[in-house]
Order: sequence, then structure tokens, then C-alpha cells
Amino acid sequence: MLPITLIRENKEFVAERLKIKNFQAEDILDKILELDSKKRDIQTKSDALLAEMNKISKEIGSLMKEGKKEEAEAAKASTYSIKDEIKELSEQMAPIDSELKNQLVQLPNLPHSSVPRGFGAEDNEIVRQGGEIPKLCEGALPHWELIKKYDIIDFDLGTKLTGAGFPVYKGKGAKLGRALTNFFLDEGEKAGYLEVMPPIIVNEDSGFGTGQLPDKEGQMYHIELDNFYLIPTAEVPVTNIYRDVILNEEDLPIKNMAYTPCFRREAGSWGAHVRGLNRLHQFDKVEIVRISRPDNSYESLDEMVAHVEGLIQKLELPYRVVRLCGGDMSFTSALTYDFEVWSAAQSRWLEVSSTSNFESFQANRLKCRFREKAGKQVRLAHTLNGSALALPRIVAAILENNQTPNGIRVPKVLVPFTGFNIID
RNA sequence: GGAGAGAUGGCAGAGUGGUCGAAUGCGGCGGUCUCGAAAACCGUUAUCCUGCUAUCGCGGGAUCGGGGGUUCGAAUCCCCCUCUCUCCGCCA
Repeated sequence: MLPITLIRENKEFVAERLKIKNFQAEDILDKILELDSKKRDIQTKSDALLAEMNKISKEIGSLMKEGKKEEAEAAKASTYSIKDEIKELSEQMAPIDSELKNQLVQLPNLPHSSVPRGFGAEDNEIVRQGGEIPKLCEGALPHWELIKKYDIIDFDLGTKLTGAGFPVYKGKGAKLGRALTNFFLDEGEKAGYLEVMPPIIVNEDSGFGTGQLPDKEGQMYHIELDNFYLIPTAEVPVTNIYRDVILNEEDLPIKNMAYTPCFRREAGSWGAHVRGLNRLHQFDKVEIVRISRPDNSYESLDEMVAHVEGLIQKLELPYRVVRLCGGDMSFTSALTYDFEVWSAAQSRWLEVSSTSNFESFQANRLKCRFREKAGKQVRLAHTLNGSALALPRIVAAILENNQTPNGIRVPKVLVPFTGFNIID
């Protein structure tokens, strides 16, 4: 959510920036300013009347004490019309206020100045590429064939238990997943992230805080009976730890990480191009989350990018770092880097991490603030997060890129975690 | 799931209709004292909205788990919801 003060003071700037995200904001901004001015007008009137009421009430109090009953009664009578006016004003206010909130919540975050213009993935900017694209052996298979060949992941079984997109990992497949999780968490710990194990079901307030609600309900599984949601990413619970919190400046930056399963309904996006592990309803992910000071949040982002890149390099996967264009960015993000690994048998790039700075957009929804050491002012913090990393597509890339006639070679860094160096 | 008790400032804890945004203690911050520190003493110590002010700030409003109600006036009374604790039941 953008601060109303920013819109009041700099409407043109906001509209201009939002064009980068292909969001035509003029109408909605005008509406917001109109509602805001109406609201403040009513508020001012109402506050004056309330002040009058408070004054009279105090007077009645002292009159009663002095035993001047009649004067007190007269004073009481004088409040009735004021009371009616206050009531009327508050009835006018309610719909204006809720509509104002409603409109404010529709505005996406402003993109950072480095975000390129564009409409979709084809307009994203490739920042750099690393690793070597492997030459596959004769008869190389895509991962959905490899998992059958080595019997390590079973989609049909998952379909029986739940439905499409809920794979069952078995044997070395399960162990590989566990190895990756442990590797990611250990690397995160070395980089100074505190491991947390949050709930994977959250309430409505949490969904709102990080921006999944309202409007993006479709992405999440909803438990109607309790009005809870299954998390689509650990970002939701881990960032919401800091909802309604005023931190001390000395506590920043906060660096947390969490391993969780993630659940995505992805309604309507099922199709031939999402075979195998490319897109699932349930998958595992290690997420890193930071709360930073506004003046150095982009340094935080750079550190997170370096961390994620390091993980991929250690896994010896060919990858590229992509700066998302305005049209491909999420609603809440100010700047996002995607990390994609090369899937050799599919000959395509698979997104394995999305690392973003949300600046104060989420913090404003969350009311996540910090107290400045000098000056004692309370200010919105900046929130950031990134996948470090999402497992299934990493698994897919390892399977495809590392396949040999004798089996699948396990990346060296994982061997201490798997206890085996080949899947055969 | 059943019965009972409770939810107050960073924490502990008073406050059951009227100058209560809230006693007191602890903690935090500033100061006096000291070579320095401790102790002692003095002062200060929430958030949001809004008006005025270039700034320090000043004024008004709101906030005592959340929402609604009664009243001239609610932390205090009533209703609903959420959560916590104790006991019982069930249970990894």
C-alpha cells in the first residue's frame, strides 16, 4: 500500500512510475484524492464537535460534584443535537473511509528507477549468465521420464492420494530433496540468517499484510471453516512476524529464513508446458526474508542476490539472472531479480528464485516500523525476500543436466547430505 | 469439545461510571554526583489521524484484545467475536 501522503504530495510522480508497470493510475488517483479530501473535511468537523462534547461532559461532571443538578440537566439537554450531528457525520464517513481503503489497496507498488519498461517475460533484462550449458549424452531424457526410469518421484501416486500436482518423492528422490533443503539452510545459516519454522497456515490478516489478499485469493488454498489460508510461500508467515511491530534501528537488518512446503492453486494455468516438476500445487522452498533500513535496503537486495547466485553456482547449474520488466513484476515489488536455471532436456530456462525489494509497500500494510536511533522518529521499514531456493525445478535441472548413461550424478556439495553420488 | 477465570503502556501491575492516556514498580533515555562506574537523586518515557508552525513544537480527535451497544460521560456496565490460563475430555 502506498502512503496517502505520497499521493497527496506527488500524484503525477506516482502515476508516471506506475506506467512502467502498465498501470493507468490517473483515475484511481483522482478518486483517492477526492475521497481523502472529503474524509478529512468530515473528520475536521467531527473532531470539533467531539471536542465540544468532551468539554460539556467535563462540565457536567463538575456540576454534579457541586450538586448543581438542574444546571447539569440543562447541559445534558444541550448535547443532544451535537450528538446527532456527530452520528450523522460518522455515518457519512464510514462508506468514504472504506472506499478510500479499497482504492488505496488497488494501487501496485512503484517500480524502482532501474526497472525496464515492458509487458511480459520477453521484455525482461538479462543481467548476467553463468555456468556451462551441458552437452547431453545420447538418448537424454526430460526429467519426467528420468524420475520414472529411476523410480524416485511418482506423480500417479500423488494423483491417487490428492490430485494432479502433488508428487510423491521416494527413495533417492526424497533423500535428494532433504539434502537440498539441508544444504540451503546450512548455507543460509553461514550467511547469517536465523532459521525459523513458521506455521504453514495463516489467517486473513497475514494474507493481507504481505499482499496476497485481497484480490489474489485464487492463488491460495482457503480453509473456509476457519478462514485460514495455506501459505503460497514462507514470505507470508515470516514477514508477518513483524506485523504491528516497532523495531529498534539497532535490530536492523533482520535476516530470517524458513524452510516450508508451499501451496499454490494456480487455477487455470495447468497445461502441457507445465509437465513434471515445472509447476506444482505443493512444493518445498527455503525462503530468505529481510527487514532493512530504507537507506540501505538495496544493499540488502544485492547481498541476497549474491547469496542466491552462490547457491546455484555451488550446485554447478547453468543459470541466468534476470531483472524483471514492469509488466512482469508482482503487484507488491519495487525491484525483482529472477534466477533461472537451464533445463537441458527441455531446452528452456526454469525460474527457481524470485528475489525482491518491496521497499515500504508491504511494511505500510503490515505496520512494520522502526524507531530511529537519532531523533526517535518512527518510520516504515523496508521488507525484502527471495527464494533460496525452490526445490522442484532445481531437482528437474539436476536430473536433466547431470544425466549420464550410468545414472544421475549428484552435485559434489550435496554428497555429504545425500550420502550417495549417483542416482541409478 | 465442556466448565471457570482473564486480556490495561517495553515488561510487571493498580484502576469497576466523571479532569484516566491511565497510579506504582522495573526497564529505557537525559541529567546531577564521580577520574570513571555503581548507588542515590531529579527529569523524561506510547501510537495513529488532523490543524497551525520553515524547524523545535503547540492545539484538537482517537486508541486500555477486536467489533457493536447503554450514557451528557466508558479501561470501568451490556452484547458478540478472538485469544490466553486453570480443570475435565480427546490426542501426535
